Amino acid sequence: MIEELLKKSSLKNTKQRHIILSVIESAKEPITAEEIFKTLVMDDHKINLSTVYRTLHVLTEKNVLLKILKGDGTASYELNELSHSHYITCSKCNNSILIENCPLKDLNESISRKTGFKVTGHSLQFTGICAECLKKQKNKNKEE
Amino acid sequence: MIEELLKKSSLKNTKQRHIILSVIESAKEPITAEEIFKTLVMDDHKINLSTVYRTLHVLTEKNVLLKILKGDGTASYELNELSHSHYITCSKCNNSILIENCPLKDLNESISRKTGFKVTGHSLQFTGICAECLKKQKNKNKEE
DNA sequence: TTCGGTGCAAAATGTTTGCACACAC
DNA sequence: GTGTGTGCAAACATTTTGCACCGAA
Repeated sequence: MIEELLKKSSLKNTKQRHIILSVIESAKEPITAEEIFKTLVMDDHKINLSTVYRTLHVLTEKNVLLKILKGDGTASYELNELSHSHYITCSKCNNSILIENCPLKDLNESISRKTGFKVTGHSLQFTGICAECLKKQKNKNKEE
Repeated sequence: MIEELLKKSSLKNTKQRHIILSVIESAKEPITAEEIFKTLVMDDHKINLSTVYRTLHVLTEKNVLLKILKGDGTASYELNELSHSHYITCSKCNNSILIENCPLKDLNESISRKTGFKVTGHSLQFTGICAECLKKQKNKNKEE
């Protein structure tokens, strides 16, 4: 399975790439380079952080992975599958929760037509204020 | 106008904030901290880069600005107005072009209902392969 | 055997922070 | 006058790069 992904992308099937991909695959959410690296260390795999970054970079370029940008500008990665979800992040406390179902399915063709790009994925985050911070804000207003 | 924005957000109306906001306002596209800073230098305004970052940060927190993340993880900012657009970035060459009209209007209420968040904005980028890189890719395949 | 991949260390990039001073309210 | 905002320099986090060696094809 992972071998096929690599072959399809004309990348060499190295032990490091295999392990990194399997970590991403078994993560339930988009995962950062640092998180992948920590997982590797925990599992006693001695793979350099640069290798993690380089692997993420080529695999994103080959569209095997999708790069997901969090609100703070750091990148997470997930397998580029058809069905996926998005997150909403609180601009006060940075807490973020999952939004199920992607609202953008069936949009690729029209974007393709407009831009000339072959659309291979997208990254979407919502920003808002979470229920808890809204409550705090209201209480604060009352005090004044 | 700018004074009102600041007052509304209970921020002090300083010369620096005024100038920074006017730069963002007159930019036709989302603009990065560095680009704002360069514009300031060109116009002989001696405002520190830290001040630019701090201003962008508070104004985003107050939802006066929207933070837009480019494919490389750097942030651009634009006024949080009702109508806005998004970008598609090429995963090969990082070239990015504008997609007019936001496909997510009218989605806020349903997300609010599901998550309890007050939705204040979103960040969306598409990824793909641009026309030029697609062409290169095809030529390369022919050679082989 | 060859060329792409990796480890290591060092640099580059983008952004944040502590502190003293300045200025809006 | 008070407290928020700013400039400066230094720190920080994340990501990238040059180089020598390694290993998959």
